[in-house]
Amino acid sequence: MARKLSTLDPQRLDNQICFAVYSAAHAFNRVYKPLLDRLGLTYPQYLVMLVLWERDDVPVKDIGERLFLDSGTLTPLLKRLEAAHLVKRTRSSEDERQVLIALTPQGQSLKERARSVPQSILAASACSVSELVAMKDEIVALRDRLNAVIGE
Amino acid sequence: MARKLSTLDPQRLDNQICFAVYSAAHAFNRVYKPLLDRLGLTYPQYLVMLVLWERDDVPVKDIGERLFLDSGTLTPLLKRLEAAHLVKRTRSSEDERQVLIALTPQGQSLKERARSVPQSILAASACSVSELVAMKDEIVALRDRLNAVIGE
DNA sequence: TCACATTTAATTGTTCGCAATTGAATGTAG
DNA sequence: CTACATTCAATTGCGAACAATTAAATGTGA
Repeated sequence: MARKLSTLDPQRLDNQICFAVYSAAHAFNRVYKPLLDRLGLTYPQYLVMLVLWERDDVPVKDIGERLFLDSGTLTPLLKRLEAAHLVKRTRSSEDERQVLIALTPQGQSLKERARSVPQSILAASACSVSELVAMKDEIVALRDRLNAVIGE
Repeated sequence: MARKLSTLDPQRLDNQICFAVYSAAHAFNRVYKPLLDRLGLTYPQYLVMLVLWERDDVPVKDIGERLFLDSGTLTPLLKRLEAAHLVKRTRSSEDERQVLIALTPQGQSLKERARSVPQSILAASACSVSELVAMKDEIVALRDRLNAVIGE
């Protein structure tokens, strides 16, 4: 019996989409790093700021649902953003279990300084916007199918 | 002047391919977790094993180039695989700077037990093989363009 | 009202991931 | 052969990421 051709071997690293996604995520991170360094943000912190620039004064849980992250990741991250004077953390008075995250004026104004980031990423992608949008939609659809499986 | 529609706003989270990739990587990780738990591996450890199952007795640097990881990540990870009796680390006698990573018999035989993993991932992806291969190729091409930019 | 479950953040401990540095081995130019 | 640079792995320090647990607040059923 002939051995499986390596280009079809499902156990081969280069045939696995998960490694493609994993390594692409790291490549994005490395492209973002010098851009975000100037803003004093890490990439996950930048994601949190993107969420807050869309809507402010939201509980930690909402940010977590948006980014698929839990309090174990977000609590220390938000404390660092607070230490950097970009957000304020306050217990909700209606529901004392919740901690509401609000932008400070510095946090608000950082949005302007971050405006050029997406274009830089687009340039580094060396790819048309329409192609990127199509890929993004496919990847999001795949992610959502995977997340559906996790919830059984 | 009209404000940009949010579906076109490049600063909007859901319009960013990097977040799609980032969140898909985490979704994959969560799907892999129960499968790899049974093998006693984390996902990055599984990637290292995939590399070693293809070719054995290679220096740390080769594994790093394959997975885009450096010694700061790999050294402790490989020590954990050694502690789990899956690999052996030995200084090369030809070049004493290199540490060669070889599979133990347990490390070799784990490949059989891991054979079903890719099918489980395929099932969770809820997607045809040809679609996945096409997506993988696109993502790899994007990753390689990003990595090309990093190297200036 | 009282007991119990649920929700929400925080905490603890382990593992990645990377920048920066170190130290030893090797390569190279003069 | 002697300086000097380069390569390679290890180390240190910091910031994610997540499982598991904790504690407080809230919701619910009897």
